[in-house]
Amino acid sequence: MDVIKNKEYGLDQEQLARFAKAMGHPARITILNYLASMDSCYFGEIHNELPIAKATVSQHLKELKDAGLIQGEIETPKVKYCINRENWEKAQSYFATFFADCKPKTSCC
Amino acid sequence: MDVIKNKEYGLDQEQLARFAKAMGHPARITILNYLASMDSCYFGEIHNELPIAKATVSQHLKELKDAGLIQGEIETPKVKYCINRENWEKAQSYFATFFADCKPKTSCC
DNA sequence: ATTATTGTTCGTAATTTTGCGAACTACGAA
DNA sequence: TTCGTAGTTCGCAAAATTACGAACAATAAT
Repeated sequence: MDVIKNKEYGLDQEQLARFAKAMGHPARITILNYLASMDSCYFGEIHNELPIAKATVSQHLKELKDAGLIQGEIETPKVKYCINRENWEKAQSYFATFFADCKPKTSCC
Repeated sequence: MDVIKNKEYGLDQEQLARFAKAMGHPARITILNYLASMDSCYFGEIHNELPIAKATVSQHLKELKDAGLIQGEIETPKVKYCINRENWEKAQSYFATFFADCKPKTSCC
């Protein structure tokens, strides 16, 4: 009988990859660093930190929001962005576990 | 005098983004998990874990190698891949620092 | 010499990402 | 009402990513 190979990836792997992918651009890392450490987090301030057009900044923010790492709220006429604490901690835990699970002493390396 | 805005991203941000980008695909996370925890790490074994063609596996391995997270050595007629321990720890430290630097209590969120 | 095994590389296609300017929305002020 | 401010969305282009099969290279076995 043929071995039926699971053609999917695990949910944890998908989730970790999703977080990693969102962090996979220097502009988005810069945004996250900024939001993680600054008092002010309006779109304009973020835009000022970055060497790219506002349309592009908006896109990057959207990707971070879609990945769950940040959230935004309208504070007319501005838009305030923040770290999504819950998912931030989830991401932190995913990465920590990922790196902790490396047991190179017992492996082939 | 005009304020000259730095049009580049920081080296740390570039490096972290590079690591994150390399981890930004479930196949590559699966590969890293596998290499991090298994005794065997030949190409064929890796390929067996994944639902994709060998050419694609080879490409993913190349990306991980380019990012510095793994290394490969020929063990004719097979190819053995391993975690690059040095850079793995570097990545671990980058991610840990990144997440640790979030101080949401004092920020706008 | 031919064949089989193990991976890599090539060529190609489809999709996604990145980036920009222009147009647009929403709101408050003049 | 018209204008200015703050961002988002649209439309587009260029580049990168993902994926595959076919062809290739390198070695070992027959």
